Amino acid sequence: MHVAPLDPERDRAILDATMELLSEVGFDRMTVDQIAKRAKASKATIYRRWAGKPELVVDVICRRFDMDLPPGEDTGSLRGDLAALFRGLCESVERKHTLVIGLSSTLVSNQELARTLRAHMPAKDLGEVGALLERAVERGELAGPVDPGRLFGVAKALVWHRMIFTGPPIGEPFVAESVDGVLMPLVRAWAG
Amino acid sequence: MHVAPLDPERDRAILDATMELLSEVGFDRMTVDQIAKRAKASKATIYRRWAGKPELVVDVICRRFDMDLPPGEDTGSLRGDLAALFRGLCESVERKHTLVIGLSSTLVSNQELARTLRAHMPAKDLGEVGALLERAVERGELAGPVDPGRLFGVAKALVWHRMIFTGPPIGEPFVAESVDGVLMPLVRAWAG
Amino acid sequence: MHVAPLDPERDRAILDATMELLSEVGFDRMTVDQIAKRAKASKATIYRRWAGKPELVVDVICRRFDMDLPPGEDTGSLRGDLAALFRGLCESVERKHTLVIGLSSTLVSNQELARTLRAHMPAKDLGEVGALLERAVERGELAGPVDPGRLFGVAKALVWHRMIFTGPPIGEPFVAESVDGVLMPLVRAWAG
Amino acid sequence: MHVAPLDPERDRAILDATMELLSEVGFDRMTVDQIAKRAKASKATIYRRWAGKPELVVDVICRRFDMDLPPGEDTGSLRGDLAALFRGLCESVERKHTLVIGLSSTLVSNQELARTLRAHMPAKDLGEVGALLERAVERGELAGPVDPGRLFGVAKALVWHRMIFTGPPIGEPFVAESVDGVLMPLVRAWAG
DNA sequence: AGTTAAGCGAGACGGTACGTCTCGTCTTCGT
DNA sequence: ACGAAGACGAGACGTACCGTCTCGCTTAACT
Repeated sequence: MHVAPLDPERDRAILDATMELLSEVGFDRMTVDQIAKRAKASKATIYRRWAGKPELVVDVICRRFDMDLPPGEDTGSLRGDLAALFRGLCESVERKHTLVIGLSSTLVSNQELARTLRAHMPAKDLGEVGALLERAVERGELAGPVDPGRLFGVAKALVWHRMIFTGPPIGEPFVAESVDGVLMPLVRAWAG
Repeated sequence: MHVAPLDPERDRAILDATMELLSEVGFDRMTVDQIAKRAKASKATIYRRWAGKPELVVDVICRRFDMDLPPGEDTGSLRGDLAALFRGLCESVERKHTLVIGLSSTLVSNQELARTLRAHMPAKDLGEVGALLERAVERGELAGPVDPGRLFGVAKALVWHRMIFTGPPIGEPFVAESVDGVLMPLVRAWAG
Repeated sequence: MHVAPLDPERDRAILDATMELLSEVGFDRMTVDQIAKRAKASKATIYRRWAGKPELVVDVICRRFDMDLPPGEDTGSLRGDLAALFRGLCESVERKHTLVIGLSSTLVSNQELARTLRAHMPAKDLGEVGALLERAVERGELAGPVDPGRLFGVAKALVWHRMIFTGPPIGEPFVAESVDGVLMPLVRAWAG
Repeated sequence: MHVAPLDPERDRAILDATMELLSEVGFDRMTVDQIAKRAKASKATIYRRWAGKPELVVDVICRRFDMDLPPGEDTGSLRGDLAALFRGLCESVERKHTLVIGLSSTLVSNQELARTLRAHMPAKDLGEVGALLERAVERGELAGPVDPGRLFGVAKALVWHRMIFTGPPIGEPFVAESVDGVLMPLVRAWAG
């Protein structure tokens, strides 16, 4: 007996619509009807694939939520490399923050979702940051080695704080202020 | 003729219950019946005061959301003062973070709420931080003046980032790491 | 020590307002707040006097609604007198059946109230009916004396049954059918 | 396009639950939420079918409450047959008078509903009464034929009047008084 | 004249039920 | 398998009314 396979094209349309809506209105205010409508699908098609709304959202996170930053080019100076890194981080967070925020209140009372999300969060290759710092040492811009994790942690904190309490868009002034006012003084201090 | 005023005691009970529930389950999952039950009030009493759930929550934010830190004592050293400040900030954020998170997804699609919340966020008397820094200059721990707003901004960013992505409780190790690893190097760098 | 008596003026205002509203909107749609407002009284003043809405309305019926039938004229024949009596009864019941029906569900579970109402229901001076029957005996239309209470009881039953299960208005055909079909045969049989 | 029809299985569950609750707690104390809960239905499902509680109850009465009197046995005498009939009527009315009374105030302002209910009220097979009367004629107890509808109408009036203004229980004295004092004289008079 | 217990209008209050609505999920049709 | 449509359970929403309570004010004996 022939069994028609579930059309992968429909999967994508539904996942896309779900991610958009998650960002726009959050988990609770997002309805399955909205998803169906935006994906030009019927609710039956959704329920044929996923057991329910939470399962769909978990799948969205697993498949679509990659915080990869673009590889940082060598700009020739620590200041430039740091600014490029920070700018990339801003863009990445800007793209995902509404999704994270949309999910956040649900996470408090939904451990399953919280675990899944956390498992897909780090994603950033710290080697990138390490390389950036080593280049600076070689150039003589830094007196000694610096822990890349610590630096990236502060950078993330600055970006998320800005995003949550001021909201997008993030402009160049914020990048300059953060790099010149915080990150540069900090790495210099850490380097010795 | 006497006109019975709305009992302020009821206001408080309702606002308290609302704030608790906001923290526990978030805006969307919080129901008016839950609020009424917890406040030992009837729904009529709530609707006599506020036009609906959103209006009530806006009021909660306006009246109850004060991030006042306890006054920072002089501990005799910059490091001690900074640690005390940071610890107070952690406690304050720890108290409010579930509320903010509970509201956050709503804020995305509710500008009214977002604006109100933001207007009531700073609340921190920066004079406190300023005094702390001046004491350090007088003691000779810092070479020059430092912008208290900038320092407080970084501190807030660290605390909120930690709270959102790791969650409570915040322990002494995080305080030590933040003060010694970030704040102290930074103020020293800024002070010249 | 002085004890202030309940002001009878307030009684009247409340009873008046109640009667007006009863005829304007009926028992169910009339609220105690409306009564209070119209009587320029407070609900406390009402509840100080009556245990509830049904009790108040029963009192209204008792005091304001005496089921006085118009005095039955001598029409010259038993049939005519009976028809006049029955017609008067119909009108009387038609005027207040809505009230009694509105109360009925309360009466079922409140025997006290039911008894009170019942005590004021007949209101009809049975002497009237007795006189009617005596005239018939004198005229030679009846062979002997008849219990007026029994006759009136059957008449009431016919009218109320009709009112409840068919509703107003009551027309002349019903009067004729009742008098000729039931009451006349019955009194003749009773008279021996 | 397909249109899902209302599931008749749900109809039954709701009607059953309603009838149970009606007999357990009565019309007034029965809430729509209780019905929904017991029928494992949602209120929406109920309100999709009926406009409100009264309409639902009328439907219950119409579908589930046929006023069938127990078949009247031949007791050997007109007086005995009449008494048996009247007793059966009393029991039947006693069983459902609370229901009708609970509805009565709604019926006053809802002619549509009143008509529906009325159409399902008699339900009594008048053939029964007719047979009873014919037996009496055959026995020689009655001089001629009698209209069974007219007799039954008077009987109903007596019972309902008693029920509404005196309430249950109805005892044997009332039966005796009604049969001997009203019904017997009446049929004899009608029979000529 | 002053005291004082009560009545009074106003209206807030807790409670309960209502009828409406939205939403997640399931089911059926016709393509 | 898919879209369209909509029934269903669950349960929140905002409204209405009930009967109770508290508030300040007034009234009319009794001091």
